[in-house]
Amino acid sequence: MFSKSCEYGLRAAIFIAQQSKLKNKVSLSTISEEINSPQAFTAKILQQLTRNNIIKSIKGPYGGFMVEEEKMSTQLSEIVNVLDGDSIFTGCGLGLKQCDASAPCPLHFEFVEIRERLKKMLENTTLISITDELNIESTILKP
Amino acid sequence: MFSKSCEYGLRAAIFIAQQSKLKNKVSLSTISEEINSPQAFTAKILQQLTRNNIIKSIKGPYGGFMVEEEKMSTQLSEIVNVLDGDSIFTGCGLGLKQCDASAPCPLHFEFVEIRERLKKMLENTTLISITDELNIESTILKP
DNA sequence: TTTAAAAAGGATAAAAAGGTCTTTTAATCT
DNA sequence: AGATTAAAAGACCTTTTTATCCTTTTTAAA
Repeated sequence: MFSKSCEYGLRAAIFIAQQSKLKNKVSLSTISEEINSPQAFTAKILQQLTRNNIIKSIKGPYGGFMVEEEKMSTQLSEIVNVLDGDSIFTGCGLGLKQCDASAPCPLHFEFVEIRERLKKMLENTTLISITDELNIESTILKP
Repeated sequence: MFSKSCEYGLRAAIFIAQQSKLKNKVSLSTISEEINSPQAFTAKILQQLTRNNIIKSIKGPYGGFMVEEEKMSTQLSEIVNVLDGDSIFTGCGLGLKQCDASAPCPLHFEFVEIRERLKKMLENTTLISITDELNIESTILKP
């Protein structure tokens, strides 16, 4: 479904958001431990999220990563878009370049519904909505 | 969503089924032209489908590929399973190895619904059901 | 102002996915 | 039987994804 980068990126963003809510900055090493991801690779992904202004990074002692207040409303679909592009939301299930209602592949109409549902779900889920739930339910971020 | 192999494999299987309904066998070169896929790579995929007894191959002059009558009821989910495995139907959206109702990732419950819907759709769609529609509607198999 | 902590950036490596080419096997037709 | 046609099989190549390592830059604290 998603690339490894995207899976790690989503888990990292959720973890950082969770900690930011508690006013904590978190270091790369903490993040990769908590979400169980390869550290150096995770660093690259966090750089992408930082460049795209989804998370904030602070260098130096007592530095780390955080999600700023106003970025807590970031939709998960934005993170997916940054890391995997939008093909999951718009691409044809059978890989056709031109597939739409006027020239549909055999799966087109049913696929659109599933794609749309996934999209809606990831748009309706934000860092703040997830971290709110994380405290209530017993959800997890590592295997 | 699916790998290239799976996209080509689904398109190929649908095209072969379509032709089998008209009592035609089709050669590799015809298939790769009609579904617009790389020929040698498509050959590998067709081998997998043949080994898994989804399509039948016949060597020699007037040979080619076909879908036997009783295999026309093959579900698309079986083809996906052969070519991509079942992770799309069962895997966690965030890539966690152990993610279920008792220890869910933050997206688990909404993800399950989408996964299930995709699965049901691909189970309910068979080679025969698709080829029936292909004649009626103006669906396409190449870009 | 030196030290140390932490992210950024660049080069490189390993693994997987995507794709090609050549030889072998099987079927058909003179 | 021999020639020809077509898929099977296996070796090989290329690109992308996943991942690591090392150096540089930034910055807080002693």
